Amino acid sequence: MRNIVPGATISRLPVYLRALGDFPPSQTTCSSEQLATLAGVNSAQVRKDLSYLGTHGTRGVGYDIEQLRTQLRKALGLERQYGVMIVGGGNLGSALGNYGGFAPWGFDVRAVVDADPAKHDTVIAGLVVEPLDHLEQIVGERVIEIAIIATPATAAQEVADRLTAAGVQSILNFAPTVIDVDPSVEVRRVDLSTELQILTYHLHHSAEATGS
Amino acid sequence: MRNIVPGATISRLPVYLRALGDFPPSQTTCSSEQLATLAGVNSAQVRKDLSYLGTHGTRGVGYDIEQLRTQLRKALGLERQYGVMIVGGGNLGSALGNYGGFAPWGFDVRAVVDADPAKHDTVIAGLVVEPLDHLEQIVGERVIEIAIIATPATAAQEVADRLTAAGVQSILNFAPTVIDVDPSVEVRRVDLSTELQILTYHLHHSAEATGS
DNA sequence: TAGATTGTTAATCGATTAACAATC
DNA sequence: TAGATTGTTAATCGATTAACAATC
Repeated sequence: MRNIVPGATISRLPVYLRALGDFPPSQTTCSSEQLATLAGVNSAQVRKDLSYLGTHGTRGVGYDIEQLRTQLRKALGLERQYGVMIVGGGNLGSALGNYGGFAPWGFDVRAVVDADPAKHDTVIAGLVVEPLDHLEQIVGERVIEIAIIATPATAAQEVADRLTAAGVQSILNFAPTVIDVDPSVEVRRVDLSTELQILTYHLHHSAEATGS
Repeated sequence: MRNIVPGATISRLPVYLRALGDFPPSQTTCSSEQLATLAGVNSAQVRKDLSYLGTHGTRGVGYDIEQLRTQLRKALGLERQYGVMIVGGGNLGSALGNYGGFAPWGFDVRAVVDADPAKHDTVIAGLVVEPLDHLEQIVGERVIEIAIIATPATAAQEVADRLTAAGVQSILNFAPTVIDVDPSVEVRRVDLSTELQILTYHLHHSAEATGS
């Protein structure tokens, strides 16, 4: 139904939702201009993005903050819990498991698995690290809908294959490689080195421009 | 000089560079089609992106892998080292400090600072965690050009202000908030919850579409 | 009514990609 | 020469934003 929401808009909805938290509790209403400032975008873009969710604002007044929060949560599917598995119990997997920012949005980390037997039975964020071999069983039994790949690049494709075969539809990939999966599976990639390299591009070229 | 390279192209250059590593050492040449497959993009896009760096390919043959690697490294400014500071010695800061993926690209983590005295003198990736108060001094003395903010959201803006005042031009922000800095400073934002929320949008709407 | 702000149009801008001449 | 593949054009597609009528 109305699946015409542009991808760029979808990726801004979480930013708006978070920005709503920046308003003081005393404020019940906000303008697109205010929200745009907090989200770091143009106010016309805020209005256009929100118009995809249906019309909520009041002309001359703005948007009701509490109502807008509810609408955004509904649009993003955040009105229920999601089972999450972290694949890879190294530094990154451990940090993600202990990251406090997931739980408030309903992301429930239900398992951490790792291929290395030396890691098994260690504890990350209150969860015993389990063997990678148990992946399929865990996905089925604990209703894992989202998997986070925090393995070395060499393991990522095989892990992705096993996850999708087990029925996982959403993958957040931190391994520095592009994984190839069925188009029906949604994959998002976060590459830490890539982010730094984009920064160096700009450093390098602004230094060049100023003659340094 | 020729600063007409589109932002979308810049953000794909690191992906191409990494993908080159996937070719077997015996292969000396690659086509735009092969590189596109490894990078997960269209081959016309590869050719167009690479054309911004000047012309390197040979018609009928493809691109010389070693030469292309050198060109990409040069374009991204990866022919030298960069001093990096991590602000925030919690789980995420610790994981980033220990992340082995930075060093091979010339990113040299030279300091980890934290506001919490309880963290001081603990060791992360061989570096003693230092007081946040020393930030300005460290930036100057150790030539910090890139800062990674891994603090709580509440501290991020003040940290960003101090970093930019100290002369840092590039910031990678992991705090779940939008920071406001001088336009001359390059900021990239990685928000882990946002990534998961974009996944749930698609989960939610594909479930709706199939009637579940 | 006067002021404010939305929702939406239409213009602009930028990015993607099919297609193909050039050429190895 | 025949086959392959680039570099680039031009068409298409999609996203951003200025502007303003609608309306609270």
